[in-house]
Amino acid sequence: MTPVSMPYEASGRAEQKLRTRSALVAAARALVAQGATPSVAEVADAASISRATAYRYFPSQRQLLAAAHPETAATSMLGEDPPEDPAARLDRVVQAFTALIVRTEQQQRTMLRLSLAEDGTERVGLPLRQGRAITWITEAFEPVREQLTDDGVRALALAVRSAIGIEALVWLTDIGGLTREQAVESMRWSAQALLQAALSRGAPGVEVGAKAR
Amino acid sequence: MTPVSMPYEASGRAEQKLRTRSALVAAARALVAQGATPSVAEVADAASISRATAYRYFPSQRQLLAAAHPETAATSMLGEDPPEDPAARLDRVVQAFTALIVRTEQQQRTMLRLSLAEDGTERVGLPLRQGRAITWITEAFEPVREQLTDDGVRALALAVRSAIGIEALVWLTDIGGLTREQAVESMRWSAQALLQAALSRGAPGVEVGAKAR
DNA sequence: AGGATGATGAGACTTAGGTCTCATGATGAG
DNA sequence: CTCATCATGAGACCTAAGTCTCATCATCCT
Repeated sequence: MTPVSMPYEASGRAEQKLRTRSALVAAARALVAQGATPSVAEVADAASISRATAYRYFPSQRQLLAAAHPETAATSMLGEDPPEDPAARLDRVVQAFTALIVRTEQQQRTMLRLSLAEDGTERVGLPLRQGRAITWITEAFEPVREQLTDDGVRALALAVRSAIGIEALVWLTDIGGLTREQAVESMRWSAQALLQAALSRGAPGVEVGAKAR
Repeated sequence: MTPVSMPYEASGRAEQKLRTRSALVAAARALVAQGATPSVAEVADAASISRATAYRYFPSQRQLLAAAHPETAATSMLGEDPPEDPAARLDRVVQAFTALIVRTEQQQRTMLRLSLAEDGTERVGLPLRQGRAITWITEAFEPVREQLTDDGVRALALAVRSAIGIEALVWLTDIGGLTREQAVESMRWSAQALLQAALSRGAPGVEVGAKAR
C-alpha cells in the first residue's frame, strides 16, 4: 500500500531521485551564479554526492550546468500598462531583456560557450539556449500583426533577438570595445531600426511592396 | 661571419624556429580546414614535431589553433566598380562578408568557441576575432561620412558587424532554425535596416535630431 | 677546436571530462 | 520476513590539456 501522508520528505525511489537531482542542480546553480564554470567533481562535492552519481543524472558537464541555468520565470516583459505603440512596446521588452542578460552575463557566457561544443549532436539538446526571448519579443509586435504576416513577425523577432542577445553583447564589449551601457544602447537602437524597417519595408524574407534595394 | 647565400633552406637558429613554427601552423591549418578541432598532440604529430615543442611555440591549444585561422587577405570587399549608393555598397560588403563566414563556418565556430574561454585574460590575445570586418564595413559608409560623424560611422559599423557575424549566423541557424540561405538573407536585411535608420535617425549613441522614440 | 647556447624530443606528472565495474545499503513487492 | 531491485559510493581507467625536467644535438662564438 502507498504511504498515506508524509509531511516532510517523502522517501521512496522516485523521491530519492528527485532529491539527488535537485541537490545537484542547486549546487550547480549556486556555483554558476558566482560566475564559475565548476567541474563535475566540484558540483558533486558541493552537493555531497559522488561524481559517478552526478554522471548518472547528467551525461556531461554541459548538461549539468545547463540545468543550472537561471530560470527566468517572467512570462512577459511588457510590464504594467503596456503601451500601444509598437516601438515603445519593443523598447520595453528590449530594455528588460538586455537588463536580464547583463545581470546574468557570466552564466550567459558560460551557456554560450557550452552550447558551441564541436559535436553538433549535443548542441540540440540544450533547452536553455532556446529561451523565451522570441515569445517576449513577439508580444511587442502584437499591435502590428496585421501589417506583418505571421511569418514576417517571426522573421523580425529572430532578427531582433539575434541583435540583442548575449552573442551581440559579448561581441560589442569584448571586441567592439564598448562599455556595457554603450552596448545596451547600441542593441536598443538596433532593435528599433529593425522594427522601423519592417514597418516601412516589410520583414526579412517577406518583402512587401518594393524590393529592399 | 654570416653565410653569404643559401638558396634553399637557410639553416640557423632563427630559421629553424621559423620552420618549426611554420610547420605547426601549416599542420594546424590543414586540420582546422577540415572542420576538426585537433588536439595539440594531433597537430604536433601531423607536423612531425614533439608535443613539448608545440607548447614552446604556442602556450595553449587556443593560441595554436588561432594561428591557424584562415588568413583573409582581401583588403576590401567592395570589389570592382564600387557603387556610390551607400545601401548598394553596404549590400556588397555584407554579401561578400557573409559568404566568407559561411564558407569558413567550421573554423569560425571553432574560433568563436575558443574566444569564449572563461579566463578573460587570454581572451584579449586573440588577434583573429578582431578581423577586418569593421574596416570593410566602414568602407561602405564612405559616401555618408559627412552625414554621420566619425563616431556615428564607427557605432553604426559595430552594430552592423554584430548583426552579420558568425555569432548571428550560429544563433539564426542553430536556434532560430533558419537555413544558411535564410540566415544570410536575414543578415542582409538587418544590415540595410540599420543603415536606413542611421541615415534617417542618426547612429546609435549619436542621435541627431529627435530622440529615437 | 672547443665550450656555451639554444632548439628539440622524450617522458613524467597533474587536472578534468567521461566511462565502467563492483560492492553496499535501502526500498519495495511477494 | 525475504529476496529482488535500484540508487549510490568508491575507485579504476582512458584521453587530452598543460607543465616541467632532463638528455641530446646542432649552431654559434671565441
